[in-house]
Amino acid sequence: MNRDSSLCRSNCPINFVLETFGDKWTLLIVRDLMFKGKRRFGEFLESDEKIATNILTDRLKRLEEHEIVERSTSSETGARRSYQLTEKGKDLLPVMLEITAWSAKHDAKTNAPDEFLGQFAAARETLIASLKAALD
Amino acid sequence: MNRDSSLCRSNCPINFVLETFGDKWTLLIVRDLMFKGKRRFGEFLESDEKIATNILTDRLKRLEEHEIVERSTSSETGARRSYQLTEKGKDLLPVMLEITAWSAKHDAKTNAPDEFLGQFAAARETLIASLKAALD
DNA sequence: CTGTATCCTTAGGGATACTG
DNA sequence: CAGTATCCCTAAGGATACAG
Repeated sequence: MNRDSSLCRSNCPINFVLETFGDKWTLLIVRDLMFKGKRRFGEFLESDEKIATNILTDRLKRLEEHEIVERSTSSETGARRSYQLTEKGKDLLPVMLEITAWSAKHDAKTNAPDEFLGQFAAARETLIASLKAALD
Repeated sequence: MNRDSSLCRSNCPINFVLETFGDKWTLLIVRDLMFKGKRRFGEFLESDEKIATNILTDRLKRLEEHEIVERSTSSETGARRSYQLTEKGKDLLPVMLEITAWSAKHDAKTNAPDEFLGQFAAARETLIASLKAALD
């Protein structure tokens, strides 16, 4: 295991994501876009966590600035605006899946993984085991 | 791709991790424990991000309550306290690696992945590609 | 419906002094 | 060295009213 500072120096990748996602709301919007097929302002408001309108506006704007989310300009769905993940945003899928897997393993209240996650989990298990062993 | 609410309901796994890691500091402590071999209070203070002592105390306490970090009671290193990851904490490794991989890909300032990450990246590439395709 | 704007409250967090 | 304890300030966030 690499324990010198080559992985995380002043430009630390962990710190980098915290600058964008280090709050209680941003990742929930990514979740809604990625797993719940939500696209419009009102749909995000309906989520269980009950985000406020001003916070939602702010986070959508930040996500757009970071090029993780983009707003559709030409909308065929009745001149309503809609949001979607960019490629950079879709690249968060592995992160989201690993977070989900970790919660599924360690939180009793979290739902058991569905077939999709289960299929993913089986495939990654062997890979992770050897890496984790290096931490000891 | 599963887009109904079976993956994330009121007990959403994404929301679950946000309750613990949804701030600017907590994940940096995990990083220091996991990748930098840091163990003691003073070592965490030395990191580039310059966490304040009261914040560090608070976050270490929270991480201990969540059983992600444990304090060594019997210390052979001169009666000094030290912190280490529990198994639950070590299980965060895949999450940390995916975060690092995402930053490495999308942040110009982030250092290129080292051999360890590179070896990991190669193995996971095929797996991720098919999953990501399902998002389209 | 999709936001903006405003007000107000609370939590997060920096600085610093101090203690075992 | 390893924290505690305060003070104070700012940012985050909830509620609500309102506008295009």
